[in-house]
Amino acid sequence: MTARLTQEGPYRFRIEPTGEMRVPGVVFASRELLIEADQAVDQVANVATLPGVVEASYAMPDIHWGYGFAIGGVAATDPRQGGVVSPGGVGFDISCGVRLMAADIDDAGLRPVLQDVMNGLDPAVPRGMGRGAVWRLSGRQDMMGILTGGSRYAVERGHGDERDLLRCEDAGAVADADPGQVSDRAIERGSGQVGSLGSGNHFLELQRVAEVYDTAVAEVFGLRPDQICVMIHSGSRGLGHQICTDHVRAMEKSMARYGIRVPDRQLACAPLESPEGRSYLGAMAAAANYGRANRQLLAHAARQVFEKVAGARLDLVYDVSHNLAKMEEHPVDGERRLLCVHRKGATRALPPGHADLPDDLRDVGQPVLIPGTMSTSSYVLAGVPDGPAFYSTCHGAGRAKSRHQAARGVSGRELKARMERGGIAVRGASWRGLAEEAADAYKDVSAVIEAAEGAGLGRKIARLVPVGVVKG
DNA sequence: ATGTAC
Repeated sequence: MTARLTQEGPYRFRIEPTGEMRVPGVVFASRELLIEADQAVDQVANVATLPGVVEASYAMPDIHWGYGFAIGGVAATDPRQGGVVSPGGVGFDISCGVRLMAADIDDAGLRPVLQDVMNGLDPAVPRGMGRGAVWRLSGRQDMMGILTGGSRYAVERGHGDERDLLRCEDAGAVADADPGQVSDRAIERGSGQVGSLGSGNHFLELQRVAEVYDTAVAEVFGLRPDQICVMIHSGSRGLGHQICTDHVRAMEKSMARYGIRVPDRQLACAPLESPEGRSYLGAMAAAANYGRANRQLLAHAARQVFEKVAGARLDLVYDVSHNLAKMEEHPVDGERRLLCVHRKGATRALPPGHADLPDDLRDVGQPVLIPGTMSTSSYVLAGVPDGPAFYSTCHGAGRAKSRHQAARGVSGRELKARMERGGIAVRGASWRGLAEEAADAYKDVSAVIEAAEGAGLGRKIARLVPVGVVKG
């Protein structure tokens, strides 16, 4: 399927429904950001063919090609119209997301002890392919607690403070998790990885607040100029990956039985109201809780290093997933409907006044955490009223070069030396992994943010720059 | 993203 885009706003393009498409496609981006997104735009059109899809198949400004759905894709389905859930619309790294903590020291206070803090974090933050973990599970009971209780269970077991949970999406745990739908193999893969970064673009960074665009909202979030922050990007490791694999396979087998045909095999799906659909949703929610517990443990490990080495406290700003499907109420055709909103490489961005926000954030909107690259800015946005795309925005810079291309351009050793000359401390897991994550392998995150803000998907609150990178 | 294939 070749999709044709027509511009209908400064940062809004439309794909007219043709063929099997049930709704239009809508891509929020600038012309420049779309130049190399052809395959991903085809995927936006493919998603528009899914049974029960409502309103439009959306894409965020950092859109790029992914498994079935584009990364940066958002699509909602209605169970009352035979709507489906598709694991490809969540991604292999279920509940991958970002956590931001703010320190009670500023850049000048950190500099004298920066290397000591980095040397403390280096052994305290397990990372790299297949490696784990902060928490050695004592048995099946701990795993069940994590799968149903997420960050809440981690805090109950002493890995954090009760007040952390107020600043977690879903107060730290997704409801409706069904550990019974998680395979033994997934549990086995996940049991030695609770509290580990993983590899690829996952990281723990020390960052400095370089610019504040809205002082009042930043203050509510807990951010001020020159302050040191810790940002964590990680997900559900081998457990989420195995759950995705298991349920894609089951759905591939059941699709014919439900009379579902999709233009791409990777769009395997099942009706929300079917045993296969419900089974995936229960397992996915369990993986989401694992991902949140994982970030809670990493945060707590960083907190202990900061306290011991720098005498500094870390307060949670927010924790939000950018790979998840959630049942949410949204107005469609003037009627409030319960929809399954798939966000894959897209961040939920609740507007001011939303009932699901904690009391202290309700007047200002949800903090939206957008990591850039190891050498460029990250952003904190806030959700805005009337956000299109079911209150969603972008999730990062978006890859521009393949991993192979990136590693050909620079060696890991060269890149680390270059970053350290620029004042950024680096603790990697592998030289190859470092080279693959070079900033020039990504699009310009500032252009992505400009498009997101221009399209009305969120608004800028603060810009952060890297000071130290602990890389998976 | 991922014990980079079962």
